[in-house]
Amino acid sequence: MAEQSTTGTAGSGYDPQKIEAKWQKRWAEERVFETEADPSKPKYYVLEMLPYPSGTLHMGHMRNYAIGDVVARVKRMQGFNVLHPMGWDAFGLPAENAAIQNNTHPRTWTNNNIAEFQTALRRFGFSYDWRREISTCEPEYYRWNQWFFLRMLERGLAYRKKSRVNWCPKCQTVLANEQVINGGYCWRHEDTLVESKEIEQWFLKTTAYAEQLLDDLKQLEGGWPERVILMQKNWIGKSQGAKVKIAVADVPGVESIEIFTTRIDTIYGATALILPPAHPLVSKLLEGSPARAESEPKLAKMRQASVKTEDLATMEKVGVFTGRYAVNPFSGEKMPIWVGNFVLMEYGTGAIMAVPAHDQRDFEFCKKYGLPIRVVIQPLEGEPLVAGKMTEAFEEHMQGKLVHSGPFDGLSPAEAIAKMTAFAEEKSFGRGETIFRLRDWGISRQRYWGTPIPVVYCEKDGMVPVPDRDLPVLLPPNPKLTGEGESPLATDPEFVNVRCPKCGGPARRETDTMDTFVDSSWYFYRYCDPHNDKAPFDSAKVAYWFPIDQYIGGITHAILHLLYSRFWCKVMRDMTLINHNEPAARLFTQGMVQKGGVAMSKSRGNVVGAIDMAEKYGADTGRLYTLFAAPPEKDLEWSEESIEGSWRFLNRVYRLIERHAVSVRGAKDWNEDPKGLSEKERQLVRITYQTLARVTQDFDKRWHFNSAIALLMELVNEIYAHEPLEQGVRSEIQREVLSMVTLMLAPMTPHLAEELWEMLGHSDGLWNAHWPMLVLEQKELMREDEVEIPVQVNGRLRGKVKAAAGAGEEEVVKLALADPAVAHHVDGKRVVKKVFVPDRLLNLVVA
RNA sequence: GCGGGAGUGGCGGAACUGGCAGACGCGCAAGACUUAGGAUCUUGUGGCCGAAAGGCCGUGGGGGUUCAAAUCCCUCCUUCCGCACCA
Repeated sequence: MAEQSTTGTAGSGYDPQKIEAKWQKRWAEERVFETEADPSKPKYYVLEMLPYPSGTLHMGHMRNYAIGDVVARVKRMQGFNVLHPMGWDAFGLPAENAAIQNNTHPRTWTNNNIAEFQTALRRFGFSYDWRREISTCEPEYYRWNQWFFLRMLERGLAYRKKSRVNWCPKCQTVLANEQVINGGYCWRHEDTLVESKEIEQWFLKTTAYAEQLLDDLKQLEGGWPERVILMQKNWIGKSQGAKVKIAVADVPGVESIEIFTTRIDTIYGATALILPPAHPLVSKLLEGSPARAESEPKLAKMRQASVKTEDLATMEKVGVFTGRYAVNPFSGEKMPIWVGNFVLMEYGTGAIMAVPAHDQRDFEFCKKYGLPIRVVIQPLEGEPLVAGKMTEAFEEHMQGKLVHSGPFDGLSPAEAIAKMTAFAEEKSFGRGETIFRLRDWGISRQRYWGTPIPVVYCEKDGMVPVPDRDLPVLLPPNPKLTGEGESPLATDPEFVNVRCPKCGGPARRETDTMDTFVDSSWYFYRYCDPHNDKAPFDSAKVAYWFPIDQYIGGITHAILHLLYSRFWCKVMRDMTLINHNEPAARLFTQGMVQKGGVAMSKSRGNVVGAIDMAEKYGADTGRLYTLFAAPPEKDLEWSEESIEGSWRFLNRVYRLIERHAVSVRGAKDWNEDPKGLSEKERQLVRITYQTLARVTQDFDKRWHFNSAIALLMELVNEIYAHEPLEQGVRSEIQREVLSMVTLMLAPMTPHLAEELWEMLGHSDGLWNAHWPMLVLEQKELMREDEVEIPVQVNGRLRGKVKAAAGAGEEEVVKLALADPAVAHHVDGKRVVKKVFVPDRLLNLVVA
C-alpha cells in the first residue's frame, strides 16, 4: 500500500510526493497565502497557538494545525481576507538544559529545532503567510518585551519585592504559582517538590486587573469553551467579605490580629481565632505564654508536616493552643487563640475566626479540641439546631435567621452581613472587602535563555530603567551555563557592569530574565506588523485584524497563557495602543493525539513524526486522517491501521477523476439548467448539492470535520455506483459533479485538490476558486421529489412507504395501510391516533 | 469534597431542533480479478431465536415524561479533566 505511493504502481497514478511538492512550489510562486490589511475586505484572523520548538514535530502538533488550516482555507474560499501566521515560542528552559547537556548554545539548539519544525510545517502545506513568521528569541522581538516592561514600570504595573517564591531545585529557578502543579510539584519535573525561598523578584500587577479579568469573561461566553471560562473564574477566585481586627488581650507587642471572613453574620458564633503555623505573630504570642512549653514542640512538628496541597485537603486537622486570648469585637467575649494546620497563610489575611456551628472545617477542629460550639443561625424550617446534638455544621449559605447575636437577632444572613459590616466600619475595627485568589505575576527567572529585564541598579540612584533608546538590552552571546546557582547573566562582567543612565556612575544590570509567558502574551499582535522597528506594532493594522476571530490550542493553556494574554490586552488598551477588551473572540481547544492511551510526547517515546508520516502516505492523507478519525475537540488515539482508510479514499477519488479527465477536459461550465436532465444526471446532481449543503454546515457552524469527510466519502461512493458516467451523463455535468467534490476536499487535502482541479481542465488554480454557494437553481435541484417515509405502529418500525415529497397525511396513511407488514399489525385493531410528520414519519397508534 | 466533560457494535465514531440507532471508516468473513496480492472491485457484518419470512432485545444501570427518547427529567454507577481546607 503505502510503499506503492512511492513506486506509483498502486493501480492509480496518485503520487502524493510529486503532487505535494508541485503545488507547494506553485503556491509560493503565486504568493497565494500572503496577505495585507485591507479595510475594503472582510477579515478573518485564525491562529493556532505558537509552538515551542523542541524535539520532533509530531502528529499531535499537526492535528492542531490541520484544524486551523481547514478554517483558514474555507474562509479564504469564502472571500475573507485571512490572516493565518506561524511563529516560534523560542525562549525557554529546555533550550538551556539541552545546551548544558550537549555543550552547545541555546540559540543553536533552538534554531535547529525551528528549522526542523519549519520544514515539517511546510511539508504539510499549511497556508501560512511565512513572511510574518516571528521568533521570540530574536532581539527584534524581545526588545518589545522590554519596551512593554518599561511602560508597565511607568504605570506602576511592574514592581520589585522580596518575596517567598516557589523554587524548583532541579530547574534552579523560580516558578510562577501557575507553574506549580499537582499541589506542590514543578510543572516540568512532576516528581520534584517545589521548595520555598525568599528573593527579590519582579512582578507584574495582574491583580490590578482582577475585577476586569473576571467581568470580561462574560464577553467571552459563547465564544470560549465554558470550562475554560470556569477555570479562569476559579483561578481569579473572587470572594466578598470583610476584614475584621480582633483585639488581643495582654500580649506585649501584639495589639490585634486581622481576620478575613465571608460570613461576618456568624461572628457571634466565633469560639476561637486560628492562625496558620507560619503566621509571623505566632512566636510573639507564644513568648511568655503559659502554654509555651507544651505547645512549642507540637508546633515544630506541625511546621515539618507535608506541604503538599493534595495531602492538605484530606489531612487531619491538628492544632495547638497558644495560651492567649482575643476579644470578639461584637460580643466582647474572650476567645482562645489557636494555631491550626488547615488555615492558609496565603489567603485573605492569613488568619480566621472559627465558627464551628456554621463552618464544617471549624466544626471538625473545635469538636476535636473540645472548643465550644454556638449556634447563631437557625434554619427557617424544621427543628431548631442544638449545639450539642449537631453532627455537622449548618452551612446553608444565606438561609435562616440570626440568634444569640445581640442587636442583630432576627435578621437574615444577607441583612446581617450588610449591617454588621457597616457597624464594624463605623467603629473602625473592620471593613467590607473583596479579595481575590489571583496573585501578581512573578516574572523573574534566574536563567539565561529569556528576555533580559531592562533595568540597572546604581549605587547612587538605585533602580534605574534602561532608556528606550538603549533597547534592546541584548543577551550576552557567550554565557557560562551550568544550570546551577544564580542567573548565568550574573557571571558575565561585560554584561553586568554598566554606567548608570542617570548619573553615568558605575551600576549593575539586572541579571534575571523574564518568564517566557511574557513572550506569548502578546505575540499575536506582532503578526499584524512583524517587522516594525519603531513600535511593537502599528495600531491601525492591529485595529483591522483584531480581535482574533478563531484561536486554536490545547486545553493545557486554559489558565496560564490565556489569562496573561488577557491581562496584556487590557494593559495595552489602557495605554491606548489598541481599542478592544479581549484578544480572542472565539477559542477552540482541540483534543490531544494519543498513542497507547497517553498524549504523544518525546519523553514518552510514543511520537509519530510528521515527516515520517508525510513520507509514508503524503501530507494530504495525514491531514485527512487527523480530521477524520475523531471530532476535533476530542482526544484521538493514533491508529496505524485506520489511516489506511484515508489513504484508500484519496486514491479512490484520484482514480475516479483520472478516469474522467479525458471526457470532461473540453467541457464547458454547466449552466445549472435543471431542464432536460436525465434521471441519472438528476440523481448525481441532487446528491452532490445535498452534500454541499451539509458539508458547508459542518465546516461553518459545527466544526464536524469528521462527518464532513464521511459525507464526501458517501458522495464518492455514490458517484462510483453510477459508473460508467460516460453513459448517460453529459460531460459538463460530470465535470460539475467532480469539480464540486474537488472543491469540498480542498480545505482538507489542498494539494490533491489542486491536482484534480487541473486534471478537470480548470485553467485557473484552485486557490482562486470560491467555495460554492448554493444558488436557487441548485437548491431546486437538491430537492427530492420522492421520499421514503418510515411507518411505525405503536412506536415500532413496521414498514416504509415511498411517497411524493410533501404528500399529505391522508395519502401516506393510505399507502401505509397497503403495506402488508403494517397492515398485519393494524388488522383487527382500532387506530386511536395518527402522528404524522410530513416527509419524515408516520406513527399509527392502535388499541 | 466542589466544578466540568464523557459513557453508542470487535475498534474510531455518525445521528442538525425528541422522529428509521449504528452513517462513514477500520477490522473481520466470503467471493471476483490475478502468477501472486498486504492492490482493486463486489457482498455481508449490533446481539439473540429462526432454514427463511420474520420476531424479540439493544445507545453505562434503574425509574419517569411522550404516540415516539442515544437525545428531555430523576436517580445511581463508571471514567477523564480542572480546582482542592479559599474561611
